[in-house]
Amino acid sequence: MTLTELKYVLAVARERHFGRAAEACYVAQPTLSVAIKKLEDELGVMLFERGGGGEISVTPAGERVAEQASRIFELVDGIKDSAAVAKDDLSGPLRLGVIYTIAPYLLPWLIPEMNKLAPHMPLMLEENYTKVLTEKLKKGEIDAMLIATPVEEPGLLSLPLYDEPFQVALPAAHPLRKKKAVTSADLEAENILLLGTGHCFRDQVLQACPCLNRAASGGLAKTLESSSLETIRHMVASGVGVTVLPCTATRMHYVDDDLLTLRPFKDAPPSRLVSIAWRKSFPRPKAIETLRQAVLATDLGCVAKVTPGQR
Amino acid sequence: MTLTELKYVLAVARERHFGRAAEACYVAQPTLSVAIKKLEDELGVMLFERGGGGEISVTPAGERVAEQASRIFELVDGIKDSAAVAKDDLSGPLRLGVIYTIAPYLLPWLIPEMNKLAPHMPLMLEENYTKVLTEKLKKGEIDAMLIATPVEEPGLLSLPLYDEPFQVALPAAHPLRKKKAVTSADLEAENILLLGTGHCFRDQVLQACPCLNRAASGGLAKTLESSSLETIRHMVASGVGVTVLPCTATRMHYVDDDLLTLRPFKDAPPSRLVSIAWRKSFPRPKAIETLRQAVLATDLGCVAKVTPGQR
DNA sequence: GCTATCGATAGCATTAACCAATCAATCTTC
DNA sequence: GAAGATTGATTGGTTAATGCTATCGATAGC
Repeated sequence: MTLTELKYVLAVARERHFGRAAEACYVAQPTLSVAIKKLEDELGVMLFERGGGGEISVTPAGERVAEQASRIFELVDGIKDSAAVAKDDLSGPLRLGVIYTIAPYLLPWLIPEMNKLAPHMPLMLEENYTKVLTEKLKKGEIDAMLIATPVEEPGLLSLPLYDEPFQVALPAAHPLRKKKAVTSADLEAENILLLGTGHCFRDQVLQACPCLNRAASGGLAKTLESSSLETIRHMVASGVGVTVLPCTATRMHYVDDDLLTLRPFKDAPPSRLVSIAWRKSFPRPKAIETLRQAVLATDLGCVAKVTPGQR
Repeated sequence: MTLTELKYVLAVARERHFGRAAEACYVAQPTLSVAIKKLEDELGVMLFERGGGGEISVTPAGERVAEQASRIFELVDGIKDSAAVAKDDLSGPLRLGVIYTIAPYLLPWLIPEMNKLAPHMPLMLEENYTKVLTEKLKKGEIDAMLIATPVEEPGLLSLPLYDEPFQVALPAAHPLRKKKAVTSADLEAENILLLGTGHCFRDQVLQACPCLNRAASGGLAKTLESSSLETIRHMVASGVGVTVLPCTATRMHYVDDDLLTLRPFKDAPPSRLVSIAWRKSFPRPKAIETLRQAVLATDLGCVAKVTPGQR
């Protein structure tokens, strides 16, 4: 049984005339006769009664076949329609993973931008660790992710988006406030608040300031397992210690302004490179590109955006 | 788009593996790859995401296509099933036309016989004149008919079933009752009751007894337009006149036995040949044959059945 | 770095689908 | 009733499609 044969059956049932049906199908009459006969042989039933006279009539079996055939073609059209919709890379949800230390500072700007650039592509967001997101991306459980470490996984591609310098956050009355810029060494004696293990930002801070690493092993730096940068920031504001924040985490907060002082690093400030990553085989390249454009269109203030030319 | 392609899509969606899907479809793997690619090109959408690793995943578009495809195959199976049922000539209703002067005397026996021989083929009956039934048969509004005149229409076939002699019906106290058999001439002086024009039996009686024909034109024979043999029989029983009946109309009536006397014709009695007719193109030969067998299996008493050998 | 696995590609053989021409049966018309 | 017109079935040959074998490129795991 073939869709073509069913199409011919519908035409003959409609026209009640092999010649006209053939014309309607843009084929020659023998083609139609043979096709109908083939289907009749396969089903073992006569579908049409060829009377000698002008008109042919449809047998009850033919009626039923024609009825089901028309329902089949409704579904076929449904397939074509839904394919036409899905054709657009920017339609249908995009599952986006974002690491904990980016999400709260980027998404409030990114989401309106995406609504503007791709209004028919809702974002299904997930916040998690780099490692977890990478696994989910490889398994196809998410479609793209925003992370801050180089991606070197087989089957994955990535593009850098922006380079984000780190800053030091001090309580309002801290001695270091007197300096316009601090160095890694300045922090050695301080009580440093760090994210728990698993957060890549923790590792990046420790790598940028080796002295902290020593402090951490010596028990001076206070690690807050599974906590968030926001929690740490509030603790700094309350005077518990100092910390290092990515610059996007230092904007948009007004309540702390009186209690929190920010200072840049002196000379070659440490930074992290935020990238977007996706499966090489992901079939919606425009969705990725649009997401990238949306991030770059976002006003992130202190960051150094990677423009397309720098790719 | 092809049913084969959709079958392949379903297999890949189910197995999530081109090789296994090809095996399940009894084709080689390249066949499947090419077919899927062809459908993807036609729809303009990727249906599957071929990751480098072992498993492939189904895109949202692929999910929808697979879902609709499985519904399509349900309908295809439905076509095959209903065709398998319709394959049996003896299933589904048979539209049977019977002339007025046969129906009441044959159907009470024929219907139980048909219920026995073809329990899944209900009879949709219509009583009408030979002419009307012939037209309806040619137009396909009925499938077969039982008539008493030779069928010589293009596109129609017929077979004789039985030869039915005529008998004379007399009121209980009629003088002709004394004779064991009557002749056509005996009826010349009688008040003859005849069916109205249009009934073939009227014409057959007039042809068998030319003297009646003369009487009819002379006003002696009483024509009862559009009436029935039953009405005429009751009038004979009440003494209005005499009539000629086909022998099947003279059985099974007990109420009239005291009031009605039947006499056969003497020498070469007139008769009518009852036949079954159908369209040459009617696609259920077994239905016709079964109907013929059912008529022949009926106990019609006085008739001379035409056995298959006499065809 | 080597091997195994998976899907894509190329080349070739087979099948089918299709058309033009013709045929057989029937209906219509003169 | 014979000639012409109409209709679906049949035939022969061409083209497109489908399928298979062999091979390739990419990837993952040892």
